[in-house]
Amino acid sequence: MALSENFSPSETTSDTILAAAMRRFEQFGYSKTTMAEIAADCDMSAANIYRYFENKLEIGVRLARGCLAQECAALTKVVDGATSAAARVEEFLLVSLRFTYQRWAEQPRISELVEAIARERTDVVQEHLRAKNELVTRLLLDGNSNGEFSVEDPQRSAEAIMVAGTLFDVPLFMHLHTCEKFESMAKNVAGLILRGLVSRPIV
Amino acid sequence: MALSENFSPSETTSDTILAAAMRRFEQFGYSKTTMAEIAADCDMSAANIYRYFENKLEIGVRLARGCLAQECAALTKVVDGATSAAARVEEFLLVSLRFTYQRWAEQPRISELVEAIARERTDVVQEHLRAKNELVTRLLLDGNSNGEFSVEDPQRSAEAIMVAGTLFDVPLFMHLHTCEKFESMAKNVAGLILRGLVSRPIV
DNA sequence: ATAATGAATGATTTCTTGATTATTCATTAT
DNA sequence: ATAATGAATAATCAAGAAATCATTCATTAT
Repeated sequence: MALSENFSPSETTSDTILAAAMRRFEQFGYSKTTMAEIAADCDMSAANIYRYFENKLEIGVRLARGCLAQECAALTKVVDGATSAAARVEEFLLVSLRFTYQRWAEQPRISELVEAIARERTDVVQEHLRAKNELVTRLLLDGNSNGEFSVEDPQRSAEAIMVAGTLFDVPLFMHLHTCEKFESMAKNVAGLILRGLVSRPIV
Repeated sequence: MALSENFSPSETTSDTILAAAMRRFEQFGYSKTTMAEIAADCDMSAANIYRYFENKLEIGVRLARGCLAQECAALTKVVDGATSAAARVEEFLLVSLRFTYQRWAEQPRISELVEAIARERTDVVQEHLRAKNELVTRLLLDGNSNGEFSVEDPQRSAEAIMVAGTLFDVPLFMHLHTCEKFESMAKNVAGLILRGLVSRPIV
């Protein structure tokens, strides 16, 4: 056996399983795909999958985490962007929305997977929200240091921004409006958050 | 027959039915109470209820509307209150939250009813949101005229405020945090909305 | 040792069927 | 006319049986 092989557990095999599961989940949904089918796609027995994953839910969790990580990666780019902090706040809301909307519209089965996981494994969603919260905090700190913002408690404001963006994060709501309408709403919320209601002289 | 009686359909009878239905729905839930039971409570046959209501769902709709109207009444008092417009914006979010939370915590059956109605009769919820939106618009206009606010498009800002308060309006979310935590969040969102992120000199 | 399997088991889902229930209507009171 | 009813019907619900499925484990390959 070559040194490069034979990690434990085999990375290649578990990736094969994940890929097969993803294809099935995408096409038929989480609950309608069986371990036997995933196994058959990988030319192995169902029992063998358990050498690489604790159970079916754990496969779902891994794939859902991957999905949410994609969103976080895109949001990280937004936060670290070169535009004004204000523009990045708006963009943050818009990108969050687009991820939710597109998953809902184009990959309804995956959206269903994420929701199913969210129900049974609250920690997965909570971790995702925590990660997003951290990104917003970073964005606010950056806005503070370049003089655009003067946020007293970035942690607290970040949480408030996340709360204010709830409508854009929940697949369940996506049927209520068109994507365009949601984008318009997100822009308005961003404007509200940035400028505030209280009157003030022009700087 | 006296002139004072005999409207069509009899107002008293339909109110009796609504009251009986409310008692049943509160105790056993919408789906678990039968038309026969409601009728028995009113000393009439099930068939007779259909002289006063189109069907069971319509009874649910009427009761749900009543529930939501209570919230609107409370919010109207807030909007027409004597405090600063800023304080009223915060109070508006807090009162919305408390209605959602308390219904969820103390009248879970009624909360279930409202959710069931919301699923099958989107118009009921939409009308409620429209009514709240109008109240917020009124509040913003008032803030504008007393010099506290300088909102360019109150209609649009009102919608944005409603969107930002989504987390506080949906019973489904109530299990996520304690009421105290939600109140703290609502206050922070209000602060964010009022002051905004963008830095500015002290007026 | 590591990888993989088939057979066994308990849990879950699906299916079937009988019972309840919402709703209608022809008929009876007032 | 208006109010109310009991019987009829079609839709929905629920309990239990049958089948499928996730998971385990003793055993076999490499």
